[in-house]
Amino acid sequence: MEAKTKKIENPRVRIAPSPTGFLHIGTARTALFNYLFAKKYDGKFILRIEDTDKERSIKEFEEDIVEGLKWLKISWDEGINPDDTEEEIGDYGPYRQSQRKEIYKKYIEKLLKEDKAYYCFCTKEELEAQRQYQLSIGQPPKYDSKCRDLDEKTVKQNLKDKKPYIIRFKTPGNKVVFNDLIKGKVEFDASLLGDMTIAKDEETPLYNLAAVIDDYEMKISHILRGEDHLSNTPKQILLSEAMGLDVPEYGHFSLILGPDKSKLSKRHGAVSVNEYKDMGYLPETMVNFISFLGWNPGTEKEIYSLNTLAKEFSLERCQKSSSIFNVQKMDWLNGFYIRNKSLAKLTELCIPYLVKDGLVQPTFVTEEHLIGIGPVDIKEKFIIKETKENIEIEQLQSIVSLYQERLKYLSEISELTVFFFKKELDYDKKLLLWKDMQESELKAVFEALEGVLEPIYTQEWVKQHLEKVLGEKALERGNRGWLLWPLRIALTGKKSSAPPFEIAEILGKEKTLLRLKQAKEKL
RNA sequence: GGCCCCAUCGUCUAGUGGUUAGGACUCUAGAUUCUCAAUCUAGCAACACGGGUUCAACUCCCGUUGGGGCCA
Repeated sequence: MEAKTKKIENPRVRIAPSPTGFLHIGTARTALFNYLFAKKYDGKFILRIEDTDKERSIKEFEEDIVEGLKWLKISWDEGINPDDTEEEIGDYGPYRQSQRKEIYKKYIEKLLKEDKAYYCFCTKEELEAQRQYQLSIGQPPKYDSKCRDLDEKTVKQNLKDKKPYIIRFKTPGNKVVFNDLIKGKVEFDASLLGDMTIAKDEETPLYNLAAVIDDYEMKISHILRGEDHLSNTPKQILLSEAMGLDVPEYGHFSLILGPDKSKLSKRHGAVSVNEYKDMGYLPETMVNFISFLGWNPGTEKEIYSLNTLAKEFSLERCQKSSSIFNVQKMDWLNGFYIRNKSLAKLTELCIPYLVKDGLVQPTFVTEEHLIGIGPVDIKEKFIIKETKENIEIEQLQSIVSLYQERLKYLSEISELTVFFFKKELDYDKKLLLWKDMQESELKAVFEALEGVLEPIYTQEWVKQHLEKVLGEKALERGNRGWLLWPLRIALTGKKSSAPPFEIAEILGKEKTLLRLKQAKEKL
């Protein structure tokens, strides 16, 4: 059966995360796709918080979700307010389920009055015994509808006696067929469902009912969510129909799996967006990478910004099969975006990491810097923590520039550039040896280096000149490494780094010669 | 266990009956080079299996297998 190509106009879509965990990669992708869909068809994207589970819903998680979405620049048109969490945006609120009891009440009472739902007084033990029995005779566990036809008197008496109850839906036993926007025609046999539980009491609906009511009340036209909700769909359609509500369109994205092919979860490592943020992935990377998990434009173009994505996104090009979250490609993408940043911007992004790792310090230490990675005011002055020297933003920029093409994530900046911020370097003197060079040869090498560098005027202390004179000297022996390798080790203490000329330029004549002296003292 | 979804290189994927099965990441080799990157070039690598349908199946149908999800 072909998917009907209905014209999509001003759709209203939503994501409805539960604040029971950090913003998950999968949730972020669902949010992204919904956002893109709304943008593309000139619709609205709504953020609703499903916090009916009081025990597990935590304010911090809600804040994490908001923070993550804001970082990714996935903005919403209606929902909870991203800045002031008390106030909400839009006319269909409240946007937290915990505040919508009055709304639910109307629907639940109506369902009961119309005899489409009923009170069930079966105890947990009875239900469990029933389940075990059904399983034992090889049948799928399903409620036997025992309380479905209790007479009114008994119900009233039970309620009066405060007998614990739950509200069940008189599930119609028909086939439910719907046309999934991504999967195509999907069929379920509702007679297998049994009378499902829909509410704890008259004002607290369970997940499926609450979602149906909210989606209707918020005029959601397209429900685009993860495949893990596919089997909730027939239940929700049945509930919509029973309440006489319009049934929205449904579309289910395939899931994102971990490398072991199970649903992506904590045991696969970082799964929260903000963890990746802290590691130093750029939001551009995340958006671009996540969008290609389960979608692609059908061309060979792979670099996409949020805006270009919004132009080209379509449900038809969404993948039916699930995809594995593999960081390798994301690392490459991140490197790509880092290389394409302006130096000023990149430096601004790197500074918080240098601060956090204790290499530099803003002269006015703000609380946020002390906690971790906070925003950095670029006009701020910095000092090198160990030496207390001032360091200008321009100097930080030249340091960052050396590593711009070597950086995979921002958090690597400190490790790569520590040697700029230290009085003395700690390394094994054997590292100074170039290939099969003997330790006894090193003294002469350092004398040669000093011989070349000492006479250079400070005005001439620029990388071009340094490269010229050092290069000439180095050519005295076949391979330039005999001179340049020990120089780099002396300056950085590392076996891999940016070219020594560039490092020497930033370090300045005085410090460069000091490092050579310190290296010599090691011998 | 029941129901549902899915199946192209290791990974992300292009492909809609006739292609040398294309691209990207990873990996390997080479160029560059004092190192590491970056960059460029080349290479390795896939249609799960079995039946149909058809002149022709990666592509359509059925089954098997495998993976995943949901329910409890």
